Amino acid sequence: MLKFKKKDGEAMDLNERKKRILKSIVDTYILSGEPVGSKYLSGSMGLDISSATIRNEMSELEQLGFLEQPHASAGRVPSSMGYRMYVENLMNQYSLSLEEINVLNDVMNSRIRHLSDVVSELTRVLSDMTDYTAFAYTAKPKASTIVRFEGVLLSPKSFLLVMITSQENVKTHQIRTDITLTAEVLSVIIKLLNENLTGVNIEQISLESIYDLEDKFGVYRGVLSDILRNIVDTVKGEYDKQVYLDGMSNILKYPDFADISKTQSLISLLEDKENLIRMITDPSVGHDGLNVLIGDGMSDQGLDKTSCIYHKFSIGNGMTGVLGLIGPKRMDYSGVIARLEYVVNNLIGDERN
Amino acid sequence: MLKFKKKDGEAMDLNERKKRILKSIVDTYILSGEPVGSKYLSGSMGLDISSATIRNEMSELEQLGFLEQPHASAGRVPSSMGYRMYVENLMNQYSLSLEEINVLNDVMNSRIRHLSDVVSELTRVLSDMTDYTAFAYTAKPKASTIVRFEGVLLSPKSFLLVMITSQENVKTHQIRTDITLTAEVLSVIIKLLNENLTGVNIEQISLESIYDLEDKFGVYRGVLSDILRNIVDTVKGEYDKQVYLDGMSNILKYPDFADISKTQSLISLLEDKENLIRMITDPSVGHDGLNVLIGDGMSDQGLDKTSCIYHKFSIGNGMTGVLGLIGPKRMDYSGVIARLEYVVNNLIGDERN
DNA sequence: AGTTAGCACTTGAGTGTTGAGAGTGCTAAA
DNA sequence: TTTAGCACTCTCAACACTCAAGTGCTAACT
Repeated sequence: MLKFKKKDGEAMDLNERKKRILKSIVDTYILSGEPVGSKYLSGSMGLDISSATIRNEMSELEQLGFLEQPHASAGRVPSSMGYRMYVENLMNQYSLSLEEINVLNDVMNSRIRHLSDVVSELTRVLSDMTDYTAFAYTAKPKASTIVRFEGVLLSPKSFLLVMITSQENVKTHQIRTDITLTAEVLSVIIKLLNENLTGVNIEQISLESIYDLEDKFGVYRGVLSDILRNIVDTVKGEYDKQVYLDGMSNILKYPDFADISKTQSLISLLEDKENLIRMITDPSVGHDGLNVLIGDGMSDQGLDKTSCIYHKFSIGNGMTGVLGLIGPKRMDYSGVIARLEYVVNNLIGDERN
Repeated sequence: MLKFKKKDGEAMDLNERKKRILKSIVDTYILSGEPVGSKYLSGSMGLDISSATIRNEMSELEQLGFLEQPHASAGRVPSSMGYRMYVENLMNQYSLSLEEINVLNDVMNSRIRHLSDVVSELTRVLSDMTDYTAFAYTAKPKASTIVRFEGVLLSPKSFLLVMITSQENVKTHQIRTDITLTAEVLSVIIKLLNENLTGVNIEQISLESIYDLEDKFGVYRGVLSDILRNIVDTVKGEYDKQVYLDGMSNILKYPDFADISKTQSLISLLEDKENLIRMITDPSVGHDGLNVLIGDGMSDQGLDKTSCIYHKFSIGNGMTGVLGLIGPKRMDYSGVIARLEYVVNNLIGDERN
C-alpha cells in the first residue's frame, strides 16, 4: 500500500520481538514525547519480558540504527530510520471516527462553488482535526489562448469583456471606455477582437502586430490597451497557483519546538508563500500520491525536527495539488495518513472548478 | 494631530525634566527591551544630571503611574500610561526614508486590478518593513438587488449568467443546463429573469414566489435553482468581508514573547479569522482614523503584553477597512504610526474595486 | 543459548548556597 | 535643589550536591 525507498534492506529481518519493542517505543514516544526506558516497556507491553532483556534488544536496535539515545542515562528515542520502519511496517492503521468522516464529508460535499475554496477549507479542518500545521497547494493550468470574445453592454461608457478560453473557462472584466458605446459599437469591437485575437498565443503578439491592431481598430483603438492587458493576465503563465496554510499556532503546542529561535525561522519559512511553493513543488522530493518525509530532505533549514506528510493529487478537471501536514517528527503518522488518504480519495472525483 | 482619550489630565503638568527622562526611558526601553536604570540615563542623556537626581524623578514618575518596576533591584519600565504619554506628547516624529516611500508607492500604484489585492500586499510589505505582525480587514457593501441580467451562450449546455447589481458591480457565473440551449432559448430565459427577478430584495423571495417563478419558467425551470443560488450568493449579507494577516513569525522575534504557551494562544487568536474580524470590528473599541491600543482593551486574552496600532479607512468606492500592526508593548510607535498614516492617506483616493 | 536479577556507573534535573552586579532609597552635605 | 555616598534588596550565574532514571555488564538461572 505505501511505497517508500527501501534503503534498509537488512532491516527487514528484525525478529518479531524486536519489532514489537520498536513499535511500543515509537507508540509511547509519539504520545509522551519523552525518551522511553526499558523498565516502563517491560511493565506496559502485553508481553512479559524483563527489563534486562528489553535493554539488550534496545541496545541492538540502537546499533542497527533504529533508536537513538539523547544521553547516556536517558531512555531511547526513535531515529528517523526507526520512524520510517514504524510507518512502513509496524504502526496500526487508524480508522477515522464517524464524526471525523462527517466533518470531512461536510466540507467536501458542501455546495461551495470553487474547488479551491474546498481545498482551503480542508486545510483548516485538517489542521484543526490533527493539531498540526496544514498546507495545500493547487495549480490549475491556464488557458493558452482565447477562443472567443463576447461583450455585454453595461453603460454608455463601460462594457463587460467576456473571454472564453481554450480551457473551457471564462474570464470577465469590466472595461471603461472614453468613447460612447452603443450595441452596434460594442459588436464592432467584439467582432474586431474575434477576428484578430482569438487563438493567438501570447508570445506571438509583437510590437509590430500591436501597431497593426491599432490600425484595424481605428477610432476604437482607445480600448485596446486595456483589453490587451486583460488578455495577458488571463493567458500569461502556465498555472494559476494557490497556497493555503492553516494551524501554524499548532506547532507551538509541541515541546519539541520549545526552542523559540529555531521555531521562529521554521514559521517564517512556512509563512513565505513563494518559498513554500518552491519547497512543495520541488521535483526532486517526493513522488505522486502519498509521501512521508521524516526529518530528512529538508535538514538544511530549521526543518530537521519536523516531519511532513503530504499527498499529491490531480483532479479530473486538470487541477493538480498537494495537501499535507507538518508536525514534529514524533507526529501521529497513522492518524494523519488515514485522514489524508480519505480526503484525497474523495476529492479526486470532484468536477468543480 | 493625534487624538487620544485624555483620561490623564493631571499628567500633563509634568515638568520639562520629567518629560525628558520619561522620553529617554521609553526610547531606550523600546530599543533594548531591558529595564532602564538611573545610572545609564545620567550617562546617556544629553543633559548632565546625576543619577541620584534621576532616581528621585523616576521615583516620582513611578508614583504618578508612568513607570513600573519589575522588581526592587531592576531599572524602570514604562507602564501603559507611560507609553500613552509617550505616544501622545513625547516621541519624535518618524520620517519615512525615500526607500520606504518608494516601496510603499510601488505597491499602491501597481497596476493590480483589485483594491483588496493592494491591501493584501500592503499587509505583507508593512509587516516586512516594521518587523511586526500586520493585519488588514476590508468590507465592501454588497449589492442589495440585481438591476439587470444578461446571458452569454458558451456551449449548447452552458451559458454565462451576468448579473449587474445595484452597486454598479457585475457578477458572473457559468451555468450548466440539462436542456439544449440556443440563442433564442437563452434570450427567453434572460427575459424571464429580467421580468421577474430584477430589483427584488432577497427577503422578498418566499417559497410561494418560487413556485410562481417555476410556473412562469415552464420548461426552463431546470436552470432556476442554480440561478437562484447565484443570486443569493451575490446579494446575501451586507458586506463582502476579507481578512489579511502577515508576518506572524515576527512576533516570535521579540523576547517579550518568550513565554511560548502565552504566545501560542496569542497566535492562535490571530489565526482564527472569524475571531479577528470580531475583534477588529468591535464597535466599542476605537474610533475612525488612527487608533493606538496599548496593552489595554484586550487584557482578557493573551493580549495584555501587546500593543496594536491600526487605522480605519474608507475609500471612495464604498469600501471600508482597517490596516494595522500588532507587536510588543514596547513597539516602535513612531515608525509604525508614520507608515500607517502614509499608506492610508494615499489609499483614500483609490478608485479601484 | 537465552533470560533475568543485581549492581555499578552515567547523566540530567532539581535544589541550596554563595558572590557579584545592578539598581534603588535614603541621608547628609554642598 | 542637587548630589555623593552608603546600606539594602534583588536577580542571576556558578557551583556543589543529591536524587532518580536509565543503562551496560556480569553472573546466575532455566
